[in-house]
Amino acid sequence: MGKCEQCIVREFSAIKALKKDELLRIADCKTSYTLKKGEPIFNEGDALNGIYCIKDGVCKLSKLSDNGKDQIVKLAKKGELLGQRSLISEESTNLSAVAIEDMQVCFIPKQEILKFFNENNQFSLNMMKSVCGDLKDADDNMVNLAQKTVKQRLAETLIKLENDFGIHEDGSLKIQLSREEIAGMIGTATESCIRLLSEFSKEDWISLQGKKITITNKKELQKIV
Amino acid sequence: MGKCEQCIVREFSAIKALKKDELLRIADCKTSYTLKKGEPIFNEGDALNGIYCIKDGVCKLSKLSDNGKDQIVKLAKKGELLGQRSLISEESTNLSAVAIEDMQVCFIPKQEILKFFNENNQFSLNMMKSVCGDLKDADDNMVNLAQKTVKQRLAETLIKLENDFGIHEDGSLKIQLSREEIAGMIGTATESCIRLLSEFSKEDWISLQGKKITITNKKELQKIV
DNA sequence: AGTAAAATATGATATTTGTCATACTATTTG
DNA sequence: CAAATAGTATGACAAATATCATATTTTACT
Repeated sequence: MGKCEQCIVREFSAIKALKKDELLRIADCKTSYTLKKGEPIFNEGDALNGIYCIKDGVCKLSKLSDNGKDQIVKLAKKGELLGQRSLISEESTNLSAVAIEDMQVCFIPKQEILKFFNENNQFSLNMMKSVCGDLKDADDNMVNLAQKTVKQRLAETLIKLENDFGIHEDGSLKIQLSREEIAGMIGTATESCIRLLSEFSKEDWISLQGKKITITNKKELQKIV
Repeated sequence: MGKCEQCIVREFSAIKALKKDELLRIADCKTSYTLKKGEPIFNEGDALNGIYCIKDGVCKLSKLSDNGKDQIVKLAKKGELLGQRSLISEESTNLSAVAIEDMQVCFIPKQEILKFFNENNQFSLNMMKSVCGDLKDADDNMVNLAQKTVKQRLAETLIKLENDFGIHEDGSLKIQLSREEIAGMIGTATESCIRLLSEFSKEDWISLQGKKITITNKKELQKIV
């Protein structure tokens, strides 16, 4: 069983407020999972009984719409926590979490987290900040979905993916998404998304090879946003 | 200077966790304001130095898009708090708050709230729950904006307005919004919004008299959502 | 009350986006 | 390795929505 002291999640999440003895308690009660790309961590409507720490990999948080399409609300990467909102609100989760890369996650039971809320004020504050960050992103996203064209949203999303996940040595985005997933992020039909990617490619703003996407002219992309 | 003990905000917000002596401290440092319809409480980008309690009235929280249109992210009514996210994130506010009815609000300075975070755990928890509630609403809104038609969003919004704000004796919605504001909520052009309201009216699902809207056939409205 | 300004309404039209059909390509599986 | 399946691509068309123009109504203001 891994110790939590050196875990990457400690660097980036609310967990960083926990002291040595508190970390030991987590290490003692946590469960570790390995997930393959495509596997779910939890599904919309599940009653989670704790939170998940992402030790490695990326997952999509999405919500199924009545029209059968999956809207991606957020991508979560290593260092982040999942299920905070449900835990705090004491509700079933409103989102599904599915691995889009192989992942390693740890599950920490609810009771343990609730104890920290009572003992460690900085932990509570950090958790609040994280939820507030999500709220701000969600508000921004709402405005984009409501007021921008699909083309603008696609350009913006590509730039954001580069910023959030970085690029390989050859310049291509480190994160790989299917066309359907990209469409699910920007809120459009898969065909429309493919069409616009082709268009961007023809304009030489991006280059496409399979799922690999490389931004070749960021300035032009930024101009249309 | 009013006492906070009997204030309506105490019933509905995180404030309810505060004890008598804590309430007295708030009563001592708070500032009360009266606002007329149309007046701003704060603007996007302002560095708030505390939170606002809505004692009476309703305001819209909105964000200006690059295309010049104002997207309404949320309506806040009496009993609710404003500015929690900015306070917790220690950031300028990302939203504007403008009264859409005459309002009474109280301002409580930051330092006081931060003290409560340290002293009163239930207060922190309540505040977290409130932000989590906003996050859930924002996620739901995102999916609607991305995946539903304008017609569906309008129908859903009308029903939500009835549920959240109630109706007068004559059946009309208690909350009055301009066509432009309704358009700003559902994320569409004002003309499209007007056109659809006319259409709903011709179908006898709603009746319109000036800004007054009455839902006359909720079932049919619900059917298209 | 009377005028100016703002909000609402509606038509005509252009643009954006979705849907359906089909072909092509890559990936998985037996 | 071949066949099946899933993912990607593109065209043709339909539907939804925005934009621009203009008329009408309501509201605000001295």
